[in-house]
Amino acid sequence: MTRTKKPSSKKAVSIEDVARLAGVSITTVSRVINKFATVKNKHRVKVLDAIKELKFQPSVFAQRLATGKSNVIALVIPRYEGVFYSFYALELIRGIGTLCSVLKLDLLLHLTDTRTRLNLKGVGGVIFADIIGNRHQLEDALAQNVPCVVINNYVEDLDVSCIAIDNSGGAQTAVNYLVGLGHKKIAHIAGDLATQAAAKRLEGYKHALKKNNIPLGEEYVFKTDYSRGQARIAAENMIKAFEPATAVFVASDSMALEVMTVARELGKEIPKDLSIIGFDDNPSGLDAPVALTTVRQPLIKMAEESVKELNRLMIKDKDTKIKKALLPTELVIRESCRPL
Amino acid sequence: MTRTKKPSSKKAVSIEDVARLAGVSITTVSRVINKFATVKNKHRVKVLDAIKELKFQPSVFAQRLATGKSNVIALVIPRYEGVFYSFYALELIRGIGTLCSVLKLDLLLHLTDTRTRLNLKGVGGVIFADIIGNRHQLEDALAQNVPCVVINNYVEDLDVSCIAIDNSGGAQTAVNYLVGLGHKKIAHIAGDLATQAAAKRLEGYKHALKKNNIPLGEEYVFKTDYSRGQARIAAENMIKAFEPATAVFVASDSMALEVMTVARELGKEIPKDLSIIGFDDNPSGLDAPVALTTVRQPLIKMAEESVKELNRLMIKDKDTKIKKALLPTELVIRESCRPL
DNA sequence: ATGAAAGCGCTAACAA
DNA sequence: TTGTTAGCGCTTTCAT
Repeated sequence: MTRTKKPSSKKAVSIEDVARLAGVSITTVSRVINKFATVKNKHRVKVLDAIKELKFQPSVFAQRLATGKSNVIALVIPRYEGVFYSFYALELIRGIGTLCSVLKLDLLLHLTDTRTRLNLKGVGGVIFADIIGNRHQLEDALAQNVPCVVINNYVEDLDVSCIAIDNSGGAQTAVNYLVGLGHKKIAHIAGDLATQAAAKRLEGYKHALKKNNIPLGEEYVFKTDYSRGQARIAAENMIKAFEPATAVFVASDSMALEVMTVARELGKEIPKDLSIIGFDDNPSGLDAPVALTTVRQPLIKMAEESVKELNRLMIKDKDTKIKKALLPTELVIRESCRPL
Repeated sequence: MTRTKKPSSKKAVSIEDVARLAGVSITTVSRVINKFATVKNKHRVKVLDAIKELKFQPSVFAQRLATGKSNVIALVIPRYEGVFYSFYALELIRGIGTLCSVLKLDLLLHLTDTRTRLNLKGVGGVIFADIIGNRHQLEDALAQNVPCVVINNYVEDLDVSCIAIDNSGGAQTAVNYLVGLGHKKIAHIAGDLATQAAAKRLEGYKHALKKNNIPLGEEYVFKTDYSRGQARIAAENMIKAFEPATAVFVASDSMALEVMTVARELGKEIPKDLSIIGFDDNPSGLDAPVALTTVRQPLIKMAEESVKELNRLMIKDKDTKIKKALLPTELVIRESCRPL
């Protein structure tokens, strides 16, 4: 005997019930479900009717068992502390989640501390939202031959698809813009250099200065962990410095906003006494007393691209080439910078 | 013939391989996997060794197909616009995600516009992160007999478990505190009244005023959509009013911070000229020039409770009673309020 | 304490 | 164009 109907549980309409009601074989029903073109219209209609009448929904488990394919993708987010992260992370989740529902992919969320091993059974592909201290998880997944895409981190030395932002380029754009405005003393408030994004922004900043023949010492660079608290300290130090900067490129909008607040507290007028440019295009930059000029990063686009790429990798049988993309940023000029 | 090994795909070790290597039947292997006590130790060891050697991981799909049970839970988040939401949503996701990995539950993310029908096939339970215009989705899930838990919304009229915050109580605490400080003219900047949280906070505000015999007209209530932009407008109107309030209870920390900024721009000193109390205990309240006094809501606790409750509902076979919880808030006194 | 065998609900090769 | 049938990998009777 098999576990017949436990009276209490919902009795799960199966493909067989549909077949019986429609008067065809289960294969035909399967074909209709999977939109095979070869089914006669008369039958298709019958089947569709039966499905509707029985409210039949195919069992994903049976489907996956039979096909050996899984349309589940895991989104791995390293458990990284810091509020700043919330805007970023949620935008990504939103973008990925939306596209997943379009592509009929199931989105499994893995908030992971960086040490535990990922459990990938039943997962058809993985998106890594950045790599911060969890590189081994990526390597592990790759070793298990699971299709992977890395977001927000251009991984050079691994054979894996990645969709990242051109952080260095964006930083250069920002600095060039400031230089074009006539600024010479341009400070940088950096983010957490453990993240590639922050490191690249710093790199871009330095590169642009060099290109423009502006020699500036390390005393113009302030390191933070991306928090507003550290931004505040950095801003105070920066403003009270011996030869204070006339402009500052801040690694995130949320910190830039804090810098603006501090500057105003210290009696500086923005942008008259200090030009500020951020990075992210966080909407709250618009709410500031002086609208924040910033470098927009295409978060949603990055999210969507990653899903598309992963989907591609999952469908084509491994043999496909991987793709490494660097998405361009865009300068958003508002009111927090002025010509010198 | 069957789809034998496609040479390119990973050849998935199956329970059969383990059985063969261990020299026992599949059944015995299954027993070991499921920790049946009846397996002779000698065999158990053999099986365990074989599992390790082959790196065998049971197919979740086969398991679920065979048992009819699913340990997948869906987290449904209505696609609600507003940046304010990011802190809240991400905290919840974080809390839920963490507990899910502890309880070995798979977390499926459903970012949903409020109109589409939820696809619940293969889902063992659902957590609704608030109900904002998507009540029918909840009713639908309930009708399908899927265990549900609602977060952040005390649903009175539906037979469903919910874990919410005592928003009204928290608001009363805030107002009582202000009253205790000697304030009489206490304004309220409300959030989006389409959310239960905002509505309850307004309700609590009014209730506390009445209890304290402080009659205050509607001109002391400012309605917003939770955005900083609208908070700014509200704050300006409030400060420029005929008989301006000496204290204000703001429905969210992020808005309270904006109010603080505006007040300072308008030359007000905090808390000397205006006492401000927020709601949420958003960490950025600590970064403000004047640390924000606020009402802490136990987001993580709410998240964790919801998972536990859902897990309970999923294990016990339906017959269990549902649970409706209202989690208490906590007043966090910092520096943005002063005695009058 | 162990194993044989019958499903779970579906897909896909093959034959018709 | 359709149906028959053999699995997918596991759990669970039932018999031993």
